[in-house]
Amino acid sequence: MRQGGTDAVHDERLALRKRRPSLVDAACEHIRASILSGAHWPGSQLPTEAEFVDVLGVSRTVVREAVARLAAAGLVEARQGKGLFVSETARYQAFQITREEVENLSDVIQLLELRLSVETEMAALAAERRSEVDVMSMRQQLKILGEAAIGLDDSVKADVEFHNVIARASKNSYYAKLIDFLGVRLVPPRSLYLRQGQSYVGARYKAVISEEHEAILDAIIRRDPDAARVAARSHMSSSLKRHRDLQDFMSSHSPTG
Amino acid sequence: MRQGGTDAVHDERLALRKRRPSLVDAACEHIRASILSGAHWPGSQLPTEAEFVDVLGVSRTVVREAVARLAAAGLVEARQGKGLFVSETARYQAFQITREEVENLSDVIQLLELRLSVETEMAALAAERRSEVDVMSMRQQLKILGEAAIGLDDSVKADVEFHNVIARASKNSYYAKLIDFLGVRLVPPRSLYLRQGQSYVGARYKAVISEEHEAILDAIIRRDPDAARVAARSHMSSSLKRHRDLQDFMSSHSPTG
DNA sequence: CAGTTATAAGTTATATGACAACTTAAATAA
DNA sequence: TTATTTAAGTTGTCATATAACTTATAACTG
Repeated sequence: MRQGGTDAVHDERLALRKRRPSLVDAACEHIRASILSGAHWPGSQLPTEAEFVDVLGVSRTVVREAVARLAAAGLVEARQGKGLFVSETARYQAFQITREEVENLSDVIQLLELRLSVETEMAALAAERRSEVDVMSMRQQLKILGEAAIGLDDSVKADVEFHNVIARASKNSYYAKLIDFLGVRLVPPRSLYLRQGQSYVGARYKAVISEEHEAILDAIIRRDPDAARVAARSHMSSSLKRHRDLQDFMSSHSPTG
Repeated sequence: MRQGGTDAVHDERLALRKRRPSLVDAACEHIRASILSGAHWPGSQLPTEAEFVDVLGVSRTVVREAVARLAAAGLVEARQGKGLFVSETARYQAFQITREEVENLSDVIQLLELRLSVETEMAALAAERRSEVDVMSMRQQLKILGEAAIGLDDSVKADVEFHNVIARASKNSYYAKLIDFLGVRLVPPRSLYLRQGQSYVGARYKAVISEEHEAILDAIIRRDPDAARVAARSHMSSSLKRHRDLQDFMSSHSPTG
């Protein structure tokens, strides 16, 4: 029947309500706790599925799904014919940022602070290591950004891509990964600009951004790490200031105080 | 029988060999691809388990485990009686670093480069925002580090904690989260020092590190962001240089070239 | 005896069928 | 109309069986 049909998003809030913990949740927690408690060190063998079935009093299906979850999280590793093992990377939890955090403007500012530090050094590395192709890609994105009739979506896209190219030019894959990671997290707040009556997306705003981008690109072309650092810091600082101003504006005009 | 027994870690390398993709892996990839391709937007309903069984030609067990993995990764959400949905947070993938990456020394250097950028700005923020309690905590860790009879493990622990305190003092939770995340990833290579006959863990090495730490702490106490930035950069640069030297040493002495 | 192969046991991987719990829509009753 | 019941669809859980893989040991071979 597929009751949801085309009206799948009929109630957003319902999706966020707390569900009572399932058996799989419980099994998951049991195994995770037994690992984090230190009873099993990385690389050591865990009890078998059958043993978990006995201890937890659930079916093998439940145990297997719990293991699937933990394996997906990189906490355990199942080896056919051998058994279940604590992953060597068990302590390597992911760097995660939840949706709730991002939707809070003050968190966005904190993220921008983090991004500032990353972008400055990344620009410096890019200045040292960039290739000619990298420079061409940067020029291309800035050209797109400079076009008069560009839409907001395309504008954001080109902006993000410009920074991605710098990340790649740094020849350090972790910068690229982190910037990509932080990038999608910083897209949502742009809707805030729109709510403010597009006061920030006017021509003057565009010109300022453009100048900042050009300064970064210039430094990278000249292979001048220090100048690139300064330019990138300046760019991110302005971005940060704009967000801070917005935060002040909203907190002084919001009905909730 | 539990063949592994107490000898669970008998062959490290075996764990790293590529396993042929299981049916669950395939199913996982299929569903993930269908989401990332844009066919299903966040909040929309996915095909049912039964449909996946038909399309993929596998049992429900496989589909369920694949779903369990994707759910653990936060990509999908199963609601009993309703169906399978693309999670609202689907686009919020985690920033992950795998073990294979970390075990490569050149990757460690790349990570240190990333960390350098984070630490410099974090130290500057800490200088601006630190409380008296923060300063006390930093002093305490440096005092531990200065003790003569300290073991290597405790030394690493205090070192990590010192940087954690700075992260907290920055009053930006994302710095703390990221440093914590990167921190555990940078511990493994210390074993490399030991293999090199402890040439780097001598008294002179300790004195240099100590001076660098003191410089950072001084700047933070004086609430001097620029000085903190310089000191932190200097500290991380030296660390980076030590790793680069080690890399050169190993590549010129390794039997594989 | 040394080295190889065969066998058996333990383990995970997969398949199948069944029932319970939950959700929705339609049918039914007041 | 409104409320209740019913039926169908879906995920959650259980149980059983078989295949594939790994290891230790027994059996075999030279």
